Amino acid sequence: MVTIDDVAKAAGVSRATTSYALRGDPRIAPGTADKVRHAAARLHYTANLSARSLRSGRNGVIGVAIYELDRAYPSEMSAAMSREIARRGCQTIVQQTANSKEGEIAILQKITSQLCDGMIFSPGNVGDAELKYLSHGKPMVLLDDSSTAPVFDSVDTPCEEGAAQAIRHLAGVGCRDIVVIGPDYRLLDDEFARNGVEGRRLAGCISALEDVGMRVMPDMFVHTTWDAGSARRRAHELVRSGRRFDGAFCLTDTVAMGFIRGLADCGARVPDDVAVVGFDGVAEGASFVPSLTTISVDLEDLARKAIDLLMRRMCEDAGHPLPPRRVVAGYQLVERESTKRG
Amino acid sequence: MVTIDDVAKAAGVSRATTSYALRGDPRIAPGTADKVRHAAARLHYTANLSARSLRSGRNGVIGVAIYELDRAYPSEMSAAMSREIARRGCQTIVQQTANSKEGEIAILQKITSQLCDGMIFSPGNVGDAELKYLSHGKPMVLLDDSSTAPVFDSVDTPCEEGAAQAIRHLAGVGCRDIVVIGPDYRLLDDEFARNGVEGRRLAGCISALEDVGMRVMPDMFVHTTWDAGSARRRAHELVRSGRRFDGAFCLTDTVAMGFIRGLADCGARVPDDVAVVGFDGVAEGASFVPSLTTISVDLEDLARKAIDLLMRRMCEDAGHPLPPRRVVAGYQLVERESTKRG
DNA sequence: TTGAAAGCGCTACCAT
DNA sequence: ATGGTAGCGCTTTCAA
Repeated sequence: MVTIDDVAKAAGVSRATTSYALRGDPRIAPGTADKVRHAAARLHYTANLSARSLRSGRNGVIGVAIYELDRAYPSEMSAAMSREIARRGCQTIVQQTANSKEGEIAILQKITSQLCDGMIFSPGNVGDAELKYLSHGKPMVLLDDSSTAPVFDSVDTPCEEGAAQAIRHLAGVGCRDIVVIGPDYRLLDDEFARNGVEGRRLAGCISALEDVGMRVMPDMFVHTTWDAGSARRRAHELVRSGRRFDGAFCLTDTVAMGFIRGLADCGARVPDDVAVVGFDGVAEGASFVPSLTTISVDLEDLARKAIDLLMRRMCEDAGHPLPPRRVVAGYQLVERESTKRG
Repeated sequence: MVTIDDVAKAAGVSRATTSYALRGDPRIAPGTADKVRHAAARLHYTANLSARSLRSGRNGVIGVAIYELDRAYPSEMSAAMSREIARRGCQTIVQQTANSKEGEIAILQKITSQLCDGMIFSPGNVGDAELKYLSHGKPMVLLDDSSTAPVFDSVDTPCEEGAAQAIRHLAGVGCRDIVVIGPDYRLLDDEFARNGVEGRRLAGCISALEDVGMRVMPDMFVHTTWDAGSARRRAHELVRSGRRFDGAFCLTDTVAMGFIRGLADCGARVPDDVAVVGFDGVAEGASFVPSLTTISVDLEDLARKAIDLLMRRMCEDAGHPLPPRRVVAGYQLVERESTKRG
């Protein structure tokens, strides 16, 4: 293991000078700095991150803790974060929180907050107060925070607007009987859940349905977990039940593809019999048959905004903490075959 | 920040005793250990990983460095690794190597090897010799290593066997004109490339084609990058060229779905006109229309074998290194609609 | 069975 | 402009 002392010796300067030179401190003379850099390169020196971290409390690593790594949307999001962080000259480590026997709490406390200068976290069931001490005082930006009185910065997906636009689009292509696949209608009764992703998308639907003059009925909302298999079964049940519908807004793309697949199983054609819109804009929607119309979240924008918030927080004066800020990611309705009629 | 000294003071013992007690060292008396654990819990103490790592060189974290996080196969694989590692009581950090301006080398050297006790790495263009020093001497298991004279342990996807079975399956459902979408036929000339994933799958195809009595012709192999968009365009070109074919084996599921999508664009029906088999077994293949027949790699098995190799290496006696071992992951042909005829 | 103390590699303060 | 050095929090050797 080659240490900073080896480099210092090779360059004929002190350890302190080596440290400064390697980090580009301006007070080191250009000639000296060059000598040091050469020695470091020759010896293949890399600073020991643990030591640096222990000493200075910073190591240039940003953590992204995400629920599931094997679903399209979160993994595309992690990749976007990773790119954006690299653009700022930092490194990313990604953690999957779902599978740990100790859960997301342990991961945050034991790993993410320790190995990183800051983190992006998608909160599941941990409250703000708990997050505060799990974060070890390090900056954290949440994704789709449901808190009514936010403590952390957060970047949200454009739930209300996106859902509303999806409904208007369906109405626009002539749908008269719209169903919404995903949300539990009863969740509107719960103040906390109403603030979450599902609640906000549901709210967007309801307001848009009213806008386009459709009567909002509980049986328009078909509850399902957000995976393709469940959505597919819901489609089977819905068709078998005899309920008529000519448009479906699905709360995620994965749900939409499962639902379309289920309709195909029953011989219902998309878009001719039923027009379908998803939400997320995952890559696979483009090669699906039929290709999927979707509310496509601008992940580059989401990542940029999240990292902006995080960097701002990392630079803040500890004595004068900034109030928590909340921003919404951009999005775009991408029209494809699943709603293309006539 | 609560340190081990705070816990020691609270428990009324020394720092050393606290350290031993917290890690369950048997030489500490049960009563003392209990006292210490209580104090630690009361203070919400968590050991500082950087300090632990700096001092002992171990921290219970395993790194997974993967090329792209936003494609189905690598992200499902990372998730499987993450689960398997959790099962052994360790933590996982995942890194995407593709987007760093410094590249996979820098990531390995600067992050993965530093923050982890061991790593799983999917090598791109880095040679064994270079990997050796980038690994900081820490154990590393490669995924689909192409080396002719391996230096590291490696777990491989069942390329030859899987590809061969795919071809036999196509022949079995009556295909007489098979095309293979993905590989560059000329790559057989290159000894290194021949050892890679593409080369081995290609080799499997060729041997199976001969087995089933088909003449192997270069124009059966359609070169494409492994993404849905390119595969889709290849389908367009192939249909337009007038070449006849009634079966296609695609080197990955993503390629297969793009190719099927391209066939659909041209009005060719799957499986009636063309039967299609993919490779990987990604989740989305099940809800694709038509659902995708595929050589499904057993990711749980792959992860288990990889972590077994890594753990073995982490326990080895440094004086007597074990020779590199190479194992192959299990797989299964999953028959679905894309090859279901009659 | 427990405690004292050295030191992992680095950064940052202070001195020169 | 450069160097000496304390010390981040922990583990581990050695002594008691």
